[in-house]
Amino acid sequence: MERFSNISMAVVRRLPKYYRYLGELLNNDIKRVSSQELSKITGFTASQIRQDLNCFGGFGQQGYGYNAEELHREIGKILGLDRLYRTVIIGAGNLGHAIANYSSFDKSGFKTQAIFDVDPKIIGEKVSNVEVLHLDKLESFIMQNDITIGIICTPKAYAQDAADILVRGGVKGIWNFAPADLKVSDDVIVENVNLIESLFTVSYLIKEREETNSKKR
Amino acid sequence: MERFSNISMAVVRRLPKYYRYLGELLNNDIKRVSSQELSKITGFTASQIRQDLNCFGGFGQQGYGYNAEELHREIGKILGLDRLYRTVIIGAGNLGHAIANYSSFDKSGFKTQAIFDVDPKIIGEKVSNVEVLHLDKLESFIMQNDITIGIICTPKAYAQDAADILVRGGVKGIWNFAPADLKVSDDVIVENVNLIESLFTVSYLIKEREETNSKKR
DNA sequence: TAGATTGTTAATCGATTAACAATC
DNA sequence: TAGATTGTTAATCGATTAACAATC
Repeated sequence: MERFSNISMAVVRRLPKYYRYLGELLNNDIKRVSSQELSKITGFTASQIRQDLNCFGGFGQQGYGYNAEELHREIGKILGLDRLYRTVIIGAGNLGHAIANYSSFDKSGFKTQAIFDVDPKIIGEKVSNVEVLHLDKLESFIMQNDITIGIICTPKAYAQDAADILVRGGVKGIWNFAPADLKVSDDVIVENVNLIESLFTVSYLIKEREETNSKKR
Repeated sequence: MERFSNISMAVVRRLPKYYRYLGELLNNDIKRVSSQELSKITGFTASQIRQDLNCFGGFGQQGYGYNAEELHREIGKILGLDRLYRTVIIGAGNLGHAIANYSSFDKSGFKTQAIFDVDPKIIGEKVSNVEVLHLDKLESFIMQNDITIGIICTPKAYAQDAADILVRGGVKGIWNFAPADLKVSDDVIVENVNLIESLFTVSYLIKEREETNSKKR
């Protein structure tokens, strides 16, 4: 397409939010929305919303606003949600199970093809219709099944090994839940979800809130 | 303490990373570290690291650097990790299970006291030594057991109800895994973990990478 | 046409980086 | 003391907000 990749991550991270809010508008049969209305819903300023959208094209119409359905569809395309992604999950623990069972990923086009583990007790089992295979088979499975995304749900100590296999197999992106910094080749995307860091900010903010409160009195 | 709360979220979100990297240094018996060395490990600039740390106090020593153990301990205190947090999980689905079983939360002082659900089939069961109780009991449980943090692992449609009960019960923070914007009173912290938004940025970045590659050739 | 709202440029704000004096 | 590295101020960079002409 005609667009560039000098889009800042700040903008990129707002796109899924726009997509979600527009989906909600559509669920409520709202067909038309102005940046001001979107501002009220999302909490971003109208100015920022217009700036963000204009990174990708002029989706609006002066005097009218945006067609909610069209904008939703276009942002979906921008996010790459107009295709199908075959995924594998590494680690059949609780988190691996949770992700395999999470139907909204499936609905959005992210299809889990297999789960990999090393524990002989669970290999061969099925988790929400997806088979658990031995990690030994991961690399060839990726190549034979056109897997785009690997989801790492292993303990920290095994995360880099898992990433190495995923990269050798040729995935394009890794969604990493292990609290480790993966080293991968430049052409592979890594998105980290670090739950413990997220939880620590909760405790930080609770503490901070308490301190400012006790100061006021 | 003497510190203020005009710390930007950008800084706050780096603190858990510093904490983690310092923990790793200590595991490797490294007692002393300069901002330059930390820069190499973390990928942040040395200048930024010094700026960040100085928001909270002068933990270093000119000509020497930082004492890794002391800095680790101090950042732990800043994050509020020197106390114990009693938590409850709402939603005994896969994600609720995964979080109840995640031992690193426990190790860091976040202790799950009970899991709540409405499904009669699982009420009374135990998930990693924690009992599943009926949602009806949530509010009184929070008050009687000094619960600080509620963890919402319900489907989206029930998330706001769960949040309302948590707030009435008096929690100080909510860790929310449902893709919904919770409305809570100002004195309650909400930290959202939106998995679908995170996954969408993966597909965005994969697509963007492909486009820039195909342009180069 | 008059009113509304976008697309876009310019102004502001905040966060990051550079530089260096202070000092261990 | 000489060398190293912090703490901190100043400069730069990037992101957000404001403003308004373009136009539906």
